[in-house]
Amino acid sequence: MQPHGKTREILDIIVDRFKNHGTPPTLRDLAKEAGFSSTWPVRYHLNKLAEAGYIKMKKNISRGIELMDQATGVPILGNISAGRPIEAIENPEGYIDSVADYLGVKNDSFALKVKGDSMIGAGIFDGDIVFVRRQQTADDGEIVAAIIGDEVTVKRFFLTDRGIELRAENPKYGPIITKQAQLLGRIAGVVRKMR
Amino acid sequence: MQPHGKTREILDIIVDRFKNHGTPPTLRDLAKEAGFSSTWPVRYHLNKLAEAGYIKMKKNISRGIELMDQATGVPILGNISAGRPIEAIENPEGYIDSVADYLGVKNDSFALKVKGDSMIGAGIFDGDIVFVRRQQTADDGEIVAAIIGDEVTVKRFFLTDRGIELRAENPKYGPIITKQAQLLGRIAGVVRKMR
DNA sequence: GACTAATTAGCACATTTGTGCTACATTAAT
DNA sequence: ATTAATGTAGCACAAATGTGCTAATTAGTC
Repeated sequence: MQPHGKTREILDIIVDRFKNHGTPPTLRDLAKEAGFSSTWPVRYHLNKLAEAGYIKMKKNISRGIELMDQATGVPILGNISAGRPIEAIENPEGYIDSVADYLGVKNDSFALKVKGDSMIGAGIFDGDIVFVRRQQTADDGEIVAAIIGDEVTVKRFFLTDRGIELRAENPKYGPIITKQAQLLGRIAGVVRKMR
Repeated sequence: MQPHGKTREILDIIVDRFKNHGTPPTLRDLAKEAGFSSTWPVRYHLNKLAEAGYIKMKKNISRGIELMDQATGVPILGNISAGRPIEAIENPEGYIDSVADYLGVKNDSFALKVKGDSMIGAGIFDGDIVFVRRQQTADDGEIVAAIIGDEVTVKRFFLTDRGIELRAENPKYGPIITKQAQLLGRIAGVVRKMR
């Protein structure tokens, strides 16, 4: 069940602190921000949040609040039937928050802002953000990021006897065959912000 | 400059704690995990991390470590010229970590796992995750999620005199015109994990 | 209106935890 | 080899902080 009133207010304060990568609040911080003159009410509501599965409390540890995915992430829903409104969905398939975590890329990866329409056939549009997992090699057919000459391009990778072939996914553009390409890595995923 | 050795090790410990939505470490936690028998070395390395812009230290506050985007997010790069290897990029356009933050969706939004190929023309493929910003209305041409009958579909929205028209972006499928559709919201963005 | 459950106030206490300071060890440079 | 810079150890202290308990207040129910 969704928290209400002061309980909700306290949860919001906590989530806010975590989202800004800041230090979690102390009981006294929460009391102050929520307008209590004692830490009891805070602990009272924290217990409710813990019972509802939104947080976990660590005993005898300062700022010992742990946020559950339920509180921070966006729920991923599978099938919804018309009878049940969205509000009633209790068992989402999971939660998504960090892109890097979802895509399974490590610390040393990076993202590129795509320019141009050469990969629209693969569902990669102008302005999309592609995530690159660094690697020196690639398998045939994988989408990769590579440096050709002075610019970075995203293309589909193939190895031929004449060198590396980089194919666009748009009939407007022909393939590039070169031995000079420097492979940056393979595309692990895409994020697009609509309009 | 990238941190090395013990400094790097300490940063990794901190990032790990934050990524798991857990409580940030105390100086003594860090000393223990990094293998120090005193908090001095820890403070020594934390200062270096702070000078390098990876963290911020709050004075007189327990667990007062704040992580900068540089430490947690994936850098978004724009143009890279061949002369400079990726490692040397110092000024990325920004950092991306939380999808919801990047897309600008609030707490009450949700995500749907797309099934089918009816929107491939809009770059939305089978298995993609679409983020839905809840709203009861939509503008002509916006991509929306709606409930028709017993299932949820993602389509492009148009308002006609015969009711709501939901168009697929795939010549295989015709438009749906109905007065019974329940609009869930508009699609704020897409995330795709490759292969 | 009476009664019960839910919520908030107030406060003392023991740990936890950041801070300050001095001394020791290790590495790098000359 | 000497010297300086870098990195560690140890410890005392004051403040920050979770915990326990009792009483007062408010909201909900019959």
